Amino acid sequence: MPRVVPEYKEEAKNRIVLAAGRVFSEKGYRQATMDDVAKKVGVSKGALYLYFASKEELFDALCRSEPLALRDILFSTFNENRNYMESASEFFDKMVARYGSNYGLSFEIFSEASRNPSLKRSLRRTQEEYAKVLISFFEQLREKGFIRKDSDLRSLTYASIGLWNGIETLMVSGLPLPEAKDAWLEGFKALFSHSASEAQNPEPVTPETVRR
Amino acid sequence: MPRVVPEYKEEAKNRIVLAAGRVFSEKGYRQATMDDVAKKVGVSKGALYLYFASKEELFDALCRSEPLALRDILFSTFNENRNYMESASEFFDKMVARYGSNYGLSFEIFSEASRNPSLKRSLRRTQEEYAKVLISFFEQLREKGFIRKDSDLRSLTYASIGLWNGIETLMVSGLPLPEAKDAWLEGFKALFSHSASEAQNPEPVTPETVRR
Amino acid sequence: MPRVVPEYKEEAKNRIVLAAGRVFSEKGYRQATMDDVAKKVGVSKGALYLYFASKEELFDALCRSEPLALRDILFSTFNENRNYMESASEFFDKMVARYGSNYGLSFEIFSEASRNPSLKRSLRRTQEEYAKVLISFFEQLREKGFIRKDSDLRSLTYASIGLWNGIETLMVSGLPLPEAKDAWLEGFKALFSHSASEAQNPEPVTPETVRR
Amino acid sequence: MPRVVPEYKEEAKNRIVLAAGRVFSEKGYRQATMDDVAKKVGVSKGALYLYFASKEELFDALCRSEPLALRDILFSTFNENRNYMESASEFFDKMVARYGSNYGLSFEIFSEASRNPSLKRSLRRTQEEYAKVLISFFEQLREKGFIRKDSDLRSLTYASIGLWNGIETLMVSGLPLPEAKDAWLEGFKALFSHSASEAQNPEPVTPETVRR
DNA sequence: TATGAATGAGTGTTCATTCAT
DNA sequence: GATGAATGAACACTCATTCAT
Repeated sequence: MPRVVPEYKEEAKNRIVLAAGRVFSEKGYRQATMDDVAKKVGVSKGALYLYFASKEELFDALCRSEPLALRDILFSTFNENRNYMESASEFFDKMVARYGSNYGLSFEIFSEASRNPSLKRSLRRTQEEYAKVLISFFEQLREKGFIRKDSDLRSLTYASIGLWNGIETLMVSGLPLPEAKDAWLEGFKALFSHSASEAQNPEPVTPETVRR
Repeated sequence: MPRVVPEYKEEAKNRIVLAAGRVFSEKGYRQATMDDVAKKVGVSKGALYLYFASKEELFDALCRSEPLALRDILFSTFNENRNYMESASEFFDKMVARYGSNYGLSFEIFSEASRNPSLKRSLRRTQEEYAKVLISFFEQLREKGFIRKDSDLRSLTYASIGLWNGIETLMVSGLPLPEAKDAWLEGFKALFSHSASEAQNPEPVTPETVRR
Repeated sequence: MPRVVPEYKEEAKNRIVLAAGRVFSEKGYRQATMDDVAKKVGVSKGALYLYFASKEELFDALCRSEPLALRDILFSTFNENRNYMESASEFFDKMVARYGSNYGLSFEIFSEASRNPSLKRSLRRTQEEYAKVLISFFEQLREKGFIRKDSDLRSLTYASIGLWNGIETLMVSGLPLPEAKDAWLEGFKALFSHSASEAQNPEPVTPETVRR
Repeated sequence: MPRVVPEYKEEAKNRIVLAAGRVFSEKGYRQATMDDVAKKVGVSKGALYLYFASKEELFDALCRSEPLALRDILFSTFNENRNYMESASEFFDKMVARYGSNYGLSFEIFSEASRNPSLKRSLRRTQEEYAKVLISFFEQLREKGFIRKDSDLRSLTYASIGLWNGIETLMVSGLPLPEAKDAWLEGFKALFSHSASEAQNPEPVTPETVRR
């Protein structure tokens, strides 16, 4: 019978982390109070401490769980056998749908990471995972001849992850969505087509084609 | 009658902003205390309030002054008549020299901006300035035939600013410097050479050539 | 589910207001610290903020509760069928017993009221209540012929309230108690007997008869 | 030549005390800052300390100077050979003209006095002076037969001082001016006519005759 | 498990006072 | 005399954390 308990506990933790994600995103990690989180979850402040020893531990859990959603989106857009510019466009749309204009949390996290080695490591691991997904996607492209054989896929992958993060910084600074999308698509296209001069893009894809 | 002239006040503000930049970068804006800043400046806490009405106002001043350094670097690397990959490489090196691994402040700022419309506007203005510098640089390149006439220079410019910011996110997540530089160079090259298939790069520039 | 029931909260507030009354009276509202109050209650400073959002709110609550005691005394001395000079004398004694020489709080309140319209209104309401009690008392006297039919009872009532407050100002300025009592009795007697020349005071009451 | 200096100093002190009176009255002694006072005087904060060793000393000086104005009014209204109800009425009008609705300062002073024995003594002395003025005025009345020979003039005098102070408390609590004046006149009349049943008031004076 | 009252260290801010100029 | 920059001791208020129930 102690079997159900841990499951319950896990489920409770999840609900808390979810709520924390929303609260921290709205108010910022340091400004948000445990009370805010408790209220969002619908429990008492004390209850939070049954599941997380401290605010920081809750934040850590959040940092570890947050990327999961992103990974799902990555998987579902960059793993299919389709035009990569469509993938990029869809990725943008999905991310915007998922996070709205709430990019604050990412920067909250980066900001903390700059002073928290353990968080930094965790972030690094996560990015490595993202990189893996993308690299295998790009390898398929390369095999199909859309990317030059001698491309430095790893660097390009980091560059594209960086590009995405950077597009977020532009949006959080108020760059209008359409311009942000253009920059993302134009940048992404450049990253993967520049060495593809000999390869035939099955169809000429331009940011214009996929712009929403 | 002020004996010490108004310039003194400006100078004092500058010293405070400078110290605040270091303190906020080390500890984070919210965790850093006014006492920390005061100690770094070498004055009493009360003195800070002679120059800034609140911690937030000090932070705002910092946010407005911080980009100046970056603009200097931008100007001095992207305005000369030289190979743009060298510019990119030099830019990377200068930024690393300037900020070390202290990117926390950027994210602190982005994070606050996501909840502070006024700060957001200020950031936007700044980025527009950066964009101007870069666009005029890229226009020169285009005139020389290194970039295709029909390129969307504005989007490419945003993408490159975004790329840089994104590279910072990778570094703050622990990506080793050399890999970060590769990603930056590879990405930057891609952004501006992809449509230049017909144009002859005077010399084949690869990340390897300029990597430190 | 609150285990301790809401009454507890009310009770706690009362204890705090009571302590605040003593502390503010001793040190003055502005000089007294929340810590002083907390110590007097025997709780931590933070606890105070569970019940009152601010020092000012606590002061307001005090201002609203303070008159209650006075009303009790008014009721119990001025509502019975007895010689009004005895009532006045008893009132004086009860007030002195209740407030000792701690009249500071009244002036604290008046002082704040002069700059706080809401407090002013609240004070006004309270005084109107006092006036009601007194007027109905005096009406009885009038019916019995101790006060002339054409007296302006309302003005006399205000005057007597004013007289009492004024006697407090004399005491706080160091007028010895017996002299203060004489002034109060002499004044009070004058207020209500001056037009009673034809009416027979059942017994000649002089300040001397009732002076303690 | 050092003769002019002390005069100048005295004059400077006066200007400061005057400004302090206005500032303390508006904001309250404890809330007003030395900067507020300095600004009102038109000098620097530091200059204040050339004339007063501390804020408290400035307040003390104010407390000692403040009553002077009142004494002038007392003298000019209660020393002439005229109907005393007219004096009372004129006194009211002059006080209102002089202090407007700014009674805050009185209560500020009483409030401080309750905790400051030295201030208390000073207040006491002042009131004794007032009492002297009034008593001699009333003695004249008595000699003319308007007040009974056996009246306790001293108590009546205290009562009338108290009555006035009390009327101020009513006004600061928002009692409308006309009602306050009625209460004052009605009360004052009562104080001095009640024992005058045999004496002929030269003319029947009622609050109505002199009410504005 | 869950609650929420209580704690107390900590923080931004104010301001009387000082003092070099 | 006069200035105003600087000080530093307070103080109101907050909030992560604890714990009796």
